[in-house]
Amino acid sequence: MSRARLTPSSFAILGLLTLGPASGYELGSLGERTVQHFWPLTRPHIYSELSKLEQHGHVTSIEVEQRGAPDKRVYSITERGEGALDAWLGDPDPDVQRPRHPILIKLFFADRLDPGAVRPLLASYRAGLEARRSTYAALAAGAMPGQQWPQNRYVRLTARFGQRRMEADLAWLDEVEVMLAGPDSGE
Amino acid sequence: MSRARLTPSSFAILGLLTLGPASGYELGSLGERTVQHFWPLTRPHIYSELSKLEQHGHVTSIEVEQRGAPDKRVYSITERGEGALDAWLGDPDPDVQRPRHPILIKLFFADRLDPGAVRPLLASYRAGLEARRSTYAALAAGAMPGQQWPQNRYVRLTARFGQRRMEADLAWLDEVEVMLAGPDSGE
DNA sequence: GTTATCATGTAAAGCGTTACATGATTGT
DNA sequence: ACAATCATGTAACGCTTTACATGATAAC
Repeated sequence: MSRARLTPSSFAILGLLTLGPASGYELGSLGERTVQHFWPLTRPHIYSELSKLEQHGHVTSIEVEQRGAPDKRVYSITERGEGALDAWLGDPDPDVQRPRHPILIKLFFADRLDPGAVRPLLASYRAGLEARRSTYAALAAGAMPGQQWPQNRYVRLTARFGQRRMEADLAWLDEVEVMLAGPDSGE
Repeated sequence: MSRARLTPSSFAILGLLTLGPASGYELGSLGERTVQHFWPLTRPHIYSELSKLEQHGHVTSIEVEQRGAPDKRVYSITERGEGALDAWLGDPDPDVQRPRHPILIKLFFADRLDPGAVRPLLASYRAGLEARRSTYAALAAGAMPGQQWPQNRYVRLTARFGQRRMEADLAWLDEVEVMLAGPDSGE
């Protein structure tokens, strides 16, 4: 069972494990501080991935007793795991992520709505975009308290990605509001 | 069973059904011509959604006999379905889509790679971006052969979204290549 | 005539999320 | 004392995808 191939989530976890052994819970915290903005990992998901990775020999684990906290199972990446990770990292496969934009579904069918109902929709969307833009801008500027990650260059790159995306979306929103204010020029 | 709430996919299908009754297969074709670029739907997914929607009373279906093709089950949206759709369309809920960018995972851990291995990764990514940019640009320009959709205004809006996203990603890629050519200024 | 494509759908499996459980430590 | 949070994880569920099945036209 669990013959499935490794997913990007698997590799994100393997990548985090290259920083050192960790329990599932610790990986959850580490993920929040690192890959959260471009690959969110929930803890239940991490646990199931770790089981799968262990079955495949990409990680090993030991039970560690603790006092004052429940015992924990600490996972380490194996040589096999490192090999799989590096192969994936260097593979320029398409890795096509399906675009999923609920807001565009709403807009696509927006003619069903009262004309006045579109505005609050866009306003709420805009507020979210601006909030995330601020977050990314702060990240890109290096304001990352408690950041232990040695390769700050890559942290900045990923933050700049989010920042540019938010700016593009906001520019698009401006355009949308202009278009919706004008007449429908569709045939 | 199937107590689950409706998902954006459910509403995408309900939206398509407002254009007229259709079978699961026909919805698949219609979806490819309309919502594909911002909410891909696979046919098996459509069938399971239709079952769920029917159990909830959002659609009804009739069996239609055919000659020269297998019989088909044709679904129609109900008043209840239209009500649910309109409520969702007008709801400015967060609808937070988790960001999922495999390329950023790869970049985040790119220090594990040979320095020369990053270039082909980015080149391949760039090629995909440019291809999709062309597609979106053509869509936004109105070059949509056989497009039956009456609200071309919204088609253009969603196409412009994709176009701006691709442009932002390409600009970011330019920046990445400049940064990677320079020295690592991280601490 | 064989091959491909159309039109219709089902079955199986897995990825990922929401909800639940449990004991220790810390805050008020 | 009581509540909140920490640290650890499990269970159940459902969305979504990949693979499979089937007969009828259309193409070469």
